[in-house]
Amino acid sequence: MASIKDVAKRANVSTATVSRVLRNAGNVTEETRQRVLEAIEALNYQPNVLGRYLRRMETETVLVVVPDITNPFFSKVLRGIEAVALEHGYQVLLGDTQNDARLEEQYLNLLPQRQVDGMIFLTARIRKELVEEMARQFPIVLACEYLEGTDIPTVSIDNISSARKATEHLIRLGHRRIAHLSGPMNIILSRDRLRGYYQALAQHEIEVDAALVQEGDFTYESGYNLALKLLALENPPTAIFAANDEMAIGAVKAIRHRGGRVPDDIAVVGFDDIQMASIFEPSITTIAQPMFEIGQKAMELLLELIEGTGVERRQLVLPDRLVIRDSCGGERPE
Amino acid sequence: MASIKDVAKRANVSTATVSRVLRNAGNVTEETRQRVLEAIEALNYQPNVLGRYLRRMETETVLVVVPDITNPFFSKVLRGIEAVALEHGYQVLLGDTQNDARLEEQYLNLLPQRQVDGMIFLTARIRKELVEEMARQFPIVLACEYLEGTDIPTVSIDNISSARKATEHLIRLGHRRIAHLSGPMNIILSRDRLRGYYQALAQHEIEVDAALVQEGDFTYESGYNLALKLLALENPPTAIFAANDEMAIGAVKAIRHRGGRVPDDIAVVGFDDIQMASIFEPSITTIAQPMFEIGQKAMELLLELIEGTGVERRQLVLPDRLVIRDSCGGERPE
DNA sequence: GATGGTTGTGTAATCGATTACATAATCGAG
DNA sequence: CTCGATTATGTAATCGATTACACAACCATC
Repeated sequence: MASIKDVAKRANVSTATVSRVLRNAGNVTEETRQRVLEAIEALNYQPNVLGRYLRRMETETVLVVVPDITNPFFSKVLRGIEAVALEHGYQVLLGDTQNDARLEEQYLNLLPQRQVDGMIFLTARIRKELVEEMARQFPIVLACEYLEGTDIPTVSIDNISSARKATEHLIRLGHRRIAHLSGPMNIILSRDRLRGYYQALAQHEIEVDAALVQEGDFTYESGYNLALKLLALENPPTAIFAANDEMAIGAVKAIRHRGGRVPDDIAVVGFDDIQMASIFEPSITTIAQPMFEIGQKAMELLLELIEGTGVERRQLVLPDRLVIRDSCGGERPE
Repeated sequence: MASIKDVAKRANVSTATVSRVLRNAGNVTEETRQRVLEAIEALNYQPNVLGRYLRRMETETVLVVVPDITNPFFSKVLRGIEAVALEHGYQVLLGDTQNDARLEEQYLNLLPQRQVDGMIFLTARIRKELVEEMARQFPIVLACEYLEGTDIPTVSIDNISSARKATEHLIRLGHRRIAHLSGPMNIILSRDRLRGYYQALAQHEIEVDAALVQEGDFTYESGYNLALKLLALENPPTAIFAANDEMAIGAVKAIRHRGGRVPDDIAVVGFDDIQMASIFEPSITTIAQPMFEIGQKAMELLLELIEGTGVERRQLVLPDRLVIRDSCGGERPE
């Protein structure tokens, strides 16, 4: 493999000059520039980036830590990140934690090792202090999930208010026995969505029935199984608000398998607005998050941190939207 | 940030000794080892991997090039790759081409730049010569998609035979007017699946009707739109074989929107067996690929190439399976 | 034609770890 | 007790690019 020295020798210049040509840093005569370019061409030279990285101590690479790469929600956020990264010449590395907090911690270590210039976490399940300490020294942005009471830059929606909105919609349609399929309680998003659900019930003076709140793990299967549990209750719910679309679809399937109809017998509302929510029949009423935009904004914040512009650490809350489709039905008759 | 020199100074040893402790290379007294470890601890030292990379000229990182990260099929293959990579201490970097061949070409360049030790392509749409030349010098493995007439190591299923199997199933059920929604014709997988479809028709002496073959692009939307076109034919098909599940689901939706029933009026078969194929109603009859295993095998082949073991270049063909569900219906009456 | 500024190029240090080679210390066998 | 082998450690070169600094050549100005 040809190195910069070989190019320099062939073009009869110093390595410094070759480097200047490569980086388009000025002060090179057109004539020598041509000579160098010819040599590069002739040797089929490709700069070894490791040398550059070491010298400049930056890799122009960022890592995105995702709890579950198979979840289409995150793919969309990722697209937003990629778009901005590409535009600024950054590469995006992907870290899949498969919902394992220990892996999350391991990825964190790539920062002091200088493997990446910055990191975006789409999951935040490790000890707050750990992340905070790292964030003091290195560029870190949180998106979607967040940590309470930190000033780490964060991009998300207001999960409490959107969960309240979703629940209120069901109440408005005349439902009183509304169940909630939550996400895992160790995740703040799950707690927020649960809180929004409670707030809506309280505002309309509907008593909480603990049996109607079931903790899932955001998978289709958990939605299916928990819905079966709800259906087996003495006094089953007339509506289910699930903390994400996959669980909502699981719930619909469970209801059907028990001979029920959605929305006629039981109304269902989801969260996230993944593509399948609009394709599935009945189409799923849900909360739409601006996935692509969350990714974009997160990457923009990260770039500010890396490049040291924009001093203040910011926490962005993006608008969400209740998308009313078929699965929640219309106003209840009686 | 502390460097190896700082550690050496504090522990009163040379950098060589520190390095030996770090890499667990023998020949260090337990006593000095302890002293070094204490110094590392005290300084909160993390080795800067860029130095190591440059010196050793390897990054223990592989890149996986994916045509579309939002496609759940690839996420599963990726999981298989990750599993094997992790086990062998390799990191996995992800490159999303968004179906753009130019991006694919750009990623290829990371190899001579020494950014990664090897690459797995889940897409192969650039000029064959380009890939072949690179594959002669660097570790490259193809998976899912492949290139005709090369000896680059490849992992895939036999797309021709599986497409034939799917089509034959429809014929066996009594269908004669069978349409095919293909993928883009510049992709070999699409051509293979189309060929399998033709083979099945030929074997049963069914005449090909060009109007029944429509070229899509693997998206839900294209499946939907092309199915509408098929339905508008004077003599519409009684069955549709789609080259992937997302198009199959799109076709089902289109049929329904036109008032038709699946499978009663029109039978539908997909390809890939993504999760939604079993969840969607009607559940989709499809070809199941061993996605996780494809990933595993591809990464294993890549490791062999990187580590120079296993000289012969191998092309693996993994078994697939026809999964019969509801969307194809039973035997036709008349 | 001396002076100062600009421009183009080269020399060599540098980034941080690894490692070939040298050397010192220790041990065991005879 | 000596010699050779083994073990522990240090010295310094090395990976490939970038860049601070030096310097030469050239130009414009008065």
